[in-house]
Amino acid sequence: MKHLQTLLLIEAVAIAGSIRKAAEDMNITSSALNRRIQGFEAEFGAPVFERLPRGVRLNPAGELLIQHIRSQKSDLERVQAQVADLSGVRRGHVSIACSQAIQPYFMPREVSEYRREHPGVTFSVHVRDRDRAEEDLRSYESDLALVFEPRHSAEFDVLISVEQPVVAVMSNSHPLATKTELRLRDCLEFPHVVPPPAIGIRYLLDLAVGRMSQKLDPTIEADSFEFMRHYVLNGKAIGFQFPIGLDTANDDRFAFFSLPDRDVPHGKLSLLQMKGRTLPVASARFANQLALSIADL
Amino acid sequence: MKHLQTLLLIEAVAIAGSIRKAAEDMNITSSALNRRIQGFEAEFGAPVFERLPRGVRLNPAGELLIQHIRSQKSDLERVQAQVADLSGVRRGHVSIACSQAIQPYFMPREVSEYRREHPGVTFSVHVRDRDRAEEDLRSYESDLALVFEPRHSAEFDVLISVEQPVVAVMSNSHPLATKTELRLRDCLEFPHVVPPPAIGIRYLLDLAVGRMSQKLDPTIEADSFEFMRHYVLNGKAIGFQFPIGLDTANDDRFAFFSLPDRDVPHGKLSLLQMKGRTLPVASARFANQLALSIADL
DNA sequence: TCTTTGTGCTTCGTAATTTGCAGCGCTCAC
DNA sequence: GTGAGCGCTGCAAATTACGAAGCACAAAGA
Repeated sequence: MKHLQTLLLIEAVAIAGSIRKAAEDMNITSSALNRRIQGFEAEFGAPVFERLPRGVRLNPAGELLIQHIRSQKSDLERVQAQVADLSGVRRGHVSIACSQAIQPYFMPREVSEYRREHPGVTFSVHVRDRDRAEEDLRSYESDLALVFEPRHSAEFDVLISVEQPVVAVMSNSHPLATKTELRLRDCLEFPHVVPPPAIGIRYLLDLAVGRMSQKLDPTIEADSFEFMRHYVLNGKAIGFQFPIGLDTANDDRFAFFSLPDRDVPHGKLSLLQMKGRTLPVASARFANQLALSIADL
Repeated sequence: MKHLQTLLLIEAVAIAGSIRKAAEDMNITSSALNRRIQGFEAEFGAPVFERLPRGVRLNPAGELLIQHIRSQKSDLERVQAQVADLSGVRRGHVSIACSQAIQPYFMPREVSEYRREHPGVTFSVHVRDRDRAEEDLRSYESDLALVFEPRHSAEFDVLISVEQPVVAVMSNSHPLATKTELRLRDCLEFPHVVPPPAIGIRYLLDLAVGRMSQKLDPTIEADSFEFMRHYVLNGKAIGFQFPIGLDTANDDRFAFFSLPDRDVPHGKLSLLQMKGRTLPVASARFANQLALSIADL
């Protein structure tokens, strides 16, 4: 789209941090780019970049502008997709950021169910911790985010939100595996493997131990639930995960215990989008499907 | 803003209904305009206008596009205003559409209260019936709409909404003026002056008489409440208005009777904005002030 | 029925704009 | 103190957009 050219160039400069670098990226000369930016700043009425000795950086006005640029870019894409849609073709692309727990079972199932109805639609699925997921929404890199315990939910539209308990995961040969009910303090007696603080489940665990005499003493801090699951099979360690990331019904190598809400607060699984944004058709439809599935959890 | 030029031209064509007329409006030749449109359609990937024997008209794709154009335009203005704001100047413009009842007392008071704090802010206040007010929001002609009984409130963000009873207005020398309570059927015994169907209060009256044996038999249909107020002073006629449009406490030439909800359903006074739109700073602040005042009604 | 008017679209020479090249002055790292 | 990297600017070349005129067509009017 030609009329967006200048705006795209500005975004490129913002990313590259230097006019010359951005010029190279965009295959024009730095002089041309430089003058376009100066021209734009003139008619915009205010400088957009701070000039530093080693390059440029967005000033506060530029931060506002870049947000506008990204929203316009994505809205134009939405319009084009919608136009393509009404001329008959069911194409489109869905871009979603989600927690690790969503990856093994839930998301693959949802994507294939959706693609059964709409084979022309393509997907980008990004694993992101909750902060990165929100960042993705802000920069329009993802249309949707499905995460536990979103930090700034007021900044986004929450399409749906459900609670899930934290589940303790251990080998079925574990000494505790025969119990009928499990408390958090029982788990802390054994070596435990927990994710780093950026991950929602760790946040909940930290909240929980904060009001206990015992302390979290992680044998292993691992940011892969996959790793955790396999690790607990080989010893007495205990891991933690949400039900949506487990196959509690069918995987009998493990013992699973939902921890009561009074021990560890339940996690809020929320489907978010950028506040007030009109999503592309494909993403909006997929969001609807997700909302229905999540409500059934 | 140069990069919007093509989009503005498209909007002008959509309004003028003909390329040549729009060209004249925008002070360029029709050939230039024609080529720009063709160029845009080519890179957009689909035609935007239907070619008719006597001109052009937006096709469905064009309708989507024009919406995008208007939102883009207004969002850019918002960004520019916000930038001006953070460089120290408190300028801005608020554009609001509202029902007639809002004009005499409420809106003037609110505007002057706001301008006491922000003298740099200018206002456009448009009197609109509820349909035209919604149309104004859609076309980004107004930032806000304050109307009774909005028709399609699902299409908009409702910032606040309160109920107001319908008030019967008559001269203080009217035979009914001495009563302590008034029912709708009492009013219908006398000549009544009501607004045309496009106005919210008429809609409520029509609803009310629909479930009665008596019928609405308007002596006078007038779209000016101002007219109505003065008319009822000179005879036995009865008019209807919302409290917000009256000075019930101080104007003793009249007798006022709130009609009970079971007779005439209360009207919902709602403050609306375009769904998901980020308002310019000035409008957003004014909306906040309005919401507070309305909540106190 | 024939003319008139108004439409979108095209061609072509020209005017306006944008680009690339080269070079300036500057700051920071080594 | 020197070189690399930065933003910025003059100037000529290249690209792009423009205006004037004219074509084909369709609807309205005489």
